[in-house]
Amino acid sequence: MFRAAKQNRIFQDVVEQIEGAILSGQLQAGDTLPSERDLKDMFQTSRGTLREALRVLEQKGLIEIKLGVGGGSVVKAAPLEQVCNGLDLLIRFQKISLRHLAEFREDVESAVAALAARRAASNDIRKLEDLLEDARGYRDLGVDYWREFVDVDKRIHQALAHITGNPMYIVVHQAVHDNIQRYYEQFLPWTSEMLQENYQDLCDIVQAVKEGRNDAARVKAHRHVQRFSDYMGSRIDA
Amino acid sequence: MFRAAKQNRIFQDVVEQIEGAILSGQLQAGDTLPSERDLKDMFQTSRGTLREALRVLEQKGLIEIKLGVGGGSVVKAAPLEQVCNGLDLLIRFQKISLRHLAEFREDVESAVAALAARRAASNDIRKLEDLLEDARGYRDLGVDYWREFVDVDKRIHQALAHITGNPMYIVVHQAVHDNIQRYYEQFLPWTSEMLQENYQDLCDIVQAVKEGRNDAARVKAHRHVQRFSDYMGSRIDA
DNA sequence: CAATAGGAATGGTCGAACCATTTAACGGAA
DNA sequence: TTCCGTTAAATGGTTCGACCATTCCTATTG
Repeated sequence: MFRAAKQNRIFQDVVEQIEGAILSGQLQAGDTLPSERDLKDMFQTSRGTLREALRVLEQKGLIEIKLGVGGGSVVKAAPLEQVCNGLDLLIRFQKISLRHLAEFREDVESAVAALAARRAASNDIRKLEDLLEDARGYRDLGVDYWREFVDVDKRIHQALAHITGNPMYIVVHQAVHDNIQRYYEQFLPWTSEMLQENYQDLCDIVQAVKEGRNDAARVKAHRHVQRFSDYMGSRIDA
Repeated sequence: MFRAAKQNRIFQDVVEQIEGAILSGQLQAGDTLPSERDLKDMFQTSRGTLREALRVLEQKGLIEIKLGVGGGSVVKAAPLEQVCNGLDLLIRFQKISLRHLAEFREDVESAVAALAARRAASNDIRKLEDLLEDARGYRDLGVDYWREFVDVDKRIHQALAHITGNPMYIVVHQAVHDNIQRYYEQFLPWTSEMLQENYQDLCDIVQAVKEGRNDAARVKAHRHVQRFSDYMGSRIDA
């Protein structure tokens, strides 16, 4: 299955061979690679070098390593999360400010809502309405449940991203959301008025999506996100 | 500087400590980490384990490893490449199609153009017009210079992203552009008509930016990118 | 039959040694 | 003095062998 490893950096060669086997379909998601001790014989390399290769593949999100007998390297389904992790690292590394992040998010959410309005199927609409009902429940329970409300809010936005059918939006949306969420609890003392406003926003967005009015969905989503930005912008300057 | 390593997976702990030192600014871009043999003493671990940690950091794009005396692990500027690599992997994994990427790019470029139109200063405009002049030169030279034309096209879009002043757009724009560029040469036999059309598009965009007409810039940029998508969409189905 | 103890497979870690590459220092020749 | 080739040291890359920790399977025992 594998040829002997040759190159300047041997572990790199091993990485490329296994990665190639995965991408070409010779190895499929769920398959388990041979044990480290067997692999080192196949590649005619040392166990240490082989482990460095496995570490790279693990970091790339292509395999998952399990302990114990029957364990080993299992091929993973899809490294969607790696793009997310990369973006996350980039955001934290470059110290992207909340203002910049929020501005970017406005555009992403707008685009997502508009696309979702074009593509939502009937079961998508049903799911959105279910989530909306959850949101209404937490709104009625009052400001003490703002955490739960925010969680439903997140799930609605995630659902919209999935409805686009475009993984790019899913991944970027999630990375931006995860990073912006760190600021929420820090800067947002929620009030019941805010809960009400946001619930109304969500209703408007879902309604626009339901009716396939993509421009309306875009505008509503933009204003919805901008509301958050304004709340936070009034508290910080960064 | 570093505490002793403890955890289930020691190399993971090492990764987190070094990553933390980089993200917190204790280690800055260009700094060189101690040698593997020194680091293994600091972390009180073995060299093999330490090397697995370095491999992960290298794969994350946080460090670069150089050989020979005076070599070692150098902290890198910005781990953009991890996002690019992740996207690349996702594309080859066929989790993201060219169509998805192009669709996403349309929205990014639109948002960038609109923001640039709001924020462009006079020297920004001057730079855009200089680039436009270069583009005109290559257009006049004819279809043989389509490569150079595409390069100027890229620089114009990059300039617009920089004008937004928001690093998120710069980074996301570049990641998307780098990955979509590989398809250009594969699927686009350029004609002089296309050169002319695209040059006109660029003129329109810059003109709209110059006049601060953000909605016009958005529409023009969207159509500009969509033209590419259509060209390619007529050739492939993926 | 069930609970438990033991063994085997597997990933995780360690240490010492050697190889390959690169830089810098040294020294001889022009 | 200057230049070039040799040499030595530092550093990452690789190898081997050993042992530990976790997990699952099996056999033993009540």
